[in-house]
Amino acid sequence: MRYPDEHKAQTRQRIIDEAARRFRRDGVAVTGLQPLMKALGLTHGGFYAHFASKDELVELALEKACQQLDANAEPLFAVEDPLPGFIQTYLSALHRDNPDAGCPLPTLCAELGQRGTPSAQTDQLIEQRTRQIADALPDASRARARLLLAALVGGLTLARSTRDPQLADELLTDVAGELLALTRQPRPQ
Amino acid sequence: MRYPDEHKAQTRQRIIDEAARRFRRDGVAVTGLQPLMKALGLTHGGFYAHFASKDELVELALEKACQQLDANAEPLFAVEDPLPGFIQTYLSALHRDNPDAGCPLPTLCAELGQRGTPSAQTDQLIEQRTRQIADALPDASRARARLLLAALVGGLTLARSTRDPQLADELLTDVAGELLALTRQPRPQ
DNA sequence: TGTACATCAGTGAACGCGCGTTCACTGATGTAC
DNA sequence: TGTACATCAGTGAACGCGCGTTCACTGATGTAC
Repeated sequence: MRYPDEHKAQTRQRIIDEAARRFRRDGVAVTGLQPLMKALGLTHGGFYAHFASKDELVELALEKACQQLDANAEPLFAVEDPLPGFIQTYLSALHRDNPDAGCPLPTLCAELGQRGTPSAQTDQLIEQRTRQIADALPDASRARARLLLAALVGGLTLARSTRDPQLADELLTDVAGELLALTRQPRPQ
Repeated sequence: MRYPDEHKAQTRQRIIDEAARRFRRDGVAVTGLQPLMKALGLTHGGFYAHFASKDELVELALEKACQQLDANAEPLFAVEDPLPGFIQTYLSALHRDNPDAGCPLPTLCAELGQRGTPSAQTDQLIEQRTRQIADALPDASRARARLLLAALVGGLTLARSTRDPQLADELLTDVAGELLALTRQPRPQ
C-alpha cells in the first residue's frame, strides 16, 4: 500500500515516541519491540525498515526524551528565581507517578550504567542539567548544582522504589524542603 | 552422591552470595540463573532444590546484601563524628567501580521500582539508612538525613552512568564536598 | 567385617515462551503511456 | 480518460537464542543387617 509522502517519517516518530515512554516506564531491557509495535497498530517485521537495531532506537528515544525536557524546561527557567519551582516540579507526586513522561535520569541511569556501553546521551543530559541548575544559582556554582542534581535524581528514584506510599510522599517533601532551604541560604566557603 | 551434612546449606549460601553480587552488578532482569549456577560449578537444574523461584532468590540476595552493609556499617559508625567518613566511602571511586559489593540502592532501586512488585527489602533499607545517617547528625533530623541519602544514591548512580571518566570523578568529589560542607554547617530553620 | 540398600544433592535433557532479527511477500497508490 | 506498471510501507512466518522452570535420573556415601 502506497502512503502519502510524510507517512513513513510520521510512523518513525510514533515508534520513537512510544519507545521513549516505555523505556522510561519499564526499562530498556524489559521493553520488547514486538509489544511496542503492536501497541502502535503495527507488526514487528516493519521495525527494521525504520531502524538498524534496538540499540539505535534506544539512542533516538533517549535523545527525544531529552528534547522534550528542554522544551518543558525553557519556560520554567524564564521565570525569575526559577529554582524553587523546578525543585518542586521535579520532586512532585506527578513526576513520581509518571516516569514515562519525566526525566530519563532516575529511570535509565542505573540500567545504562550497568550495560557495557552507556549512551553518550547520558553525559550530555547530566552536563546540560548541571548547567541549567548552576545558571539558576546565585553564585552559579557547578559543585552546588551537581549536589542538587544528585539529590533530585536520588530522591525521585527512592520515592519511586518504595512500596509504602507514605514513605514515598515523605521522601519527596523532605528532600524538596531541604533543597529549598539550601538554595535560600548563602553557600559557605 | 551423598554429601556432608552442611553441604547443601553451604551451596545455598554460595548461590545467594553470587546472586547478590550479580544482581547489583548487572541488574536482576539481565542476570540469568543458568550462567549464575555455571559460575559456581553447578548445573542449572539443581537451582529449584534450593529455591522456589528466581523471585525468592532476589528477595534473599537483597536481604544478604543489606546484612553485609550492616556488618560494614557497624564499625564505621562507632567512630566519633562518623558522617564524613561514611560520605567519602560511599562516594569513593572504589564504591563506584565495585557495584557488586556495594549499596544495593543505586543499582537496584530503579529496576525494582519499575517491576510491578518492588521488594519490601527496599523500604527497610531506606528506613535503616535514614536512621543511621540521622543518628550521626547533630540534630538527628530525618529530613536532613533523607536529603543526604538521596544525594548519595543519586550521586553514585550518576557517576556510574557516565562514560566520561573525568565527569564521573568530578561528580563524586563535588557531591561529597558539598555534603561535607553541609554537615559542618548548622542547619537553618 | 562385608554386603545390600536408602538417601538426596546435583545432573542434564526438555518444556514453552518471548526475545531481536531476517526476509519473501502483499497490495494500495502515484506515475507513465 | 483508461489501463499497466513500479513503488515501497507494512506483513507475518521463520531463524536461533537464552530465559525460567520441570523432571526422570545418577551415583557417592551413610546406614542396616
